[in-house]
Amino acid sequence: MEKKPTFKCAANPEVKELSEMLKVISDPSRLRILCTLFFGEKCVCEVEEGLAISQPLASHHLGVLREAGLVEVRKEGTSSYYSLVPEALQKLNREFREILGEHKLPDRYPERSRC
Amino acid sequence: MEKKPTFKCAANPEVKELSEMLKVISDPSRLRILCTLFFGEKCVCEVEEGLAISQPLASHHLGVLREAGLVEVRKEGTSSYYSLVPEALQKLNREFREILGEHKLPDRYPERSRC
DNA sequence: TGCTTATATAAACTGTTATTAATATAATGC
DNA sequence: GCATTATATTAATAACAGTTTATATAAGCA
Repeated sequence: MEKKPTFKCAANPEVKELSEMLKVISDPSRLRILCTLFFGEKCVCEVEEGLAISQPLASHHLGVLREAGLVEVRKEGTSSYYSLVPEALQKLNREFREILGEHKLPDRYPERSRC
Repeated sequence: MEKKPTFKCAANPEVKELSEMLKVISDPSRLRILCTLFFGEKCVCEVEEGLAISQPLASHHLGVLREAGLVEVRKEGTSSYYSLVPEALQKLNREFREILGEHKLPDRYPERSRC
């Protein structure tokens, strides 16, 4: 007999989904990569230099961001140019607000009620 | 001779700060705890039951959230009641928007420019 | 073909962290 | 004081993730 969560919000699949996305962007290198990509696409060697990390490490983190759907890649010659996926960022912002948005706080907090 | 990041945004201390906070909330159990606390304060045993996790685990995650300043605790008898810290959540939302807000995307993306 | 450059992949190492089990603390009531 | 309840802490385990080193792929060029 296995226990089940009794809080509805705790069983919300969107929460699990958001936590996975947050895990991806919570690595400092990856968050810094995202920051730089707001200014436009960058190739791996630019990320490497811009963040002062090794080439395999830059490639690895870009790969994680790509798997998560946050960035996409365009190949040109021997170079790979990475850029943000605007829709993914919009979705991330939306889900963050929906789950952790400050507007969810009641005027009088804390209070006790069912969840 | 050590290399230094050449991207200003990559050296931004706020980015490092945000990544640390995201790491705290990216754990699924902790994100679920935060969700339930939006409805009001909860004692450890309520969190434990509500999420179907063990008592020491609930206590541990609440402790991590507390160290991060996201929740605070009120002791009453043998019980500990945890609640959100509204200011911390507001700050988190603000920094998230400042660094990852969709408004930062230029109308025409991707484009190439200095960062 | 061979050489260089850019990127990706694989393996190994390391450090971190979630989780569990066991134990300790601290308050309450008999 | 003793037993019970709620919570916190500690130690041990196990899984995971970031990093480095080494190697592979693949395009461009002489």
